[in-house]
Amino acid sequence: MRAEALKGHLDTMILAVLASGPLHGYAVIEQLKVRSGGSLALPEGTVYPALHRLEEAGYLSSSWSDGGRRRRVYSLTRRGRGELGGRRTEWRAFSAAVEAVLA
Amino acid sequence: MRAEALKGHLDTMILAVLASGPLHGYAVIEQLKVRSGGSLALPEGTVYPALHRLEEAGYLSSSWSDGGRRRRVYSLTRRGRGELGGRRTEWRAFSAAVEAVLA
DNA sequence: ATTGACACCTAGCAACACTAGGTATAAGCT
DNA sequence: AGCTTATACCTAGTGTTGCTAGGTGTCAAT
Repeated sequence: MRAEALKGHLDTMILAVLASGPLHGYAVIEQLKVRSGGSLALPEGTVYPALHRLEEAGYLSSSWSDGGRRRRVYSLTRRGRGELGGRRTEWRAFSAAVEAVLA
Repeated sequence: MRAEALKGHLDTMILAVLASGPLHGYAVIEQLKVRSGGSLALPEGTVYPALHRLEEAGYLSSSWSDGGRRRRVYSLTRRGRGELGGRRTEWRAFSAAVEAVLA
């Protein structure tokens, strides 16, 4: 998978993964891999900054899990859920446009 | 359409448009708009540098059209045609992966 | 004559994924 | 006990890329 392909879509996918319930960062990385059938094996240096970005934007909230391993657990905010809806629609439009041009 | 959505896919679409035959730069912009049903209205400052990039990479060749308006006409090279094939496949994989994650 | 469409260009900016490092805990193996 | 691997987090810096905002010039139509 070409590096630049992701651009602008990673955030959407992270929001989608977190729509199923809160997860800590490392688990988000795993879920992206699992859900994509292995084709989205993203390095931590890609995902962690994205999570920070999304929290900064108000789409996610996070808290440290108590006990055991140091884990930052992320949840979708109401704003984040709304954003996901818009982004999904945008993805369909974009995808259709590319498909039309490639056809 | 979000600005970053395109990233990494514009080059593929330009190659696809030129697979139907040589076009000058401005016409490439128009074709992208037409083929996408109007949703890909890209500014010149986006497309011209991309054309230069693709030529630099050996995927396109260009020449100035003689007579009338100053136009640089771009053609897909053999290398470019091969590249397009690979990129199309990559797009399908990427698209499927995103769809799977969003589902 | 002047507006608008055509047709090309580039410097600089901002966003973003990745590289390449770092720290630290827990589990499994020998 | 020591060692390795997987888990779990982080960030500074880099390279690519699309866009903004300007510029130049031609041609057709009002």
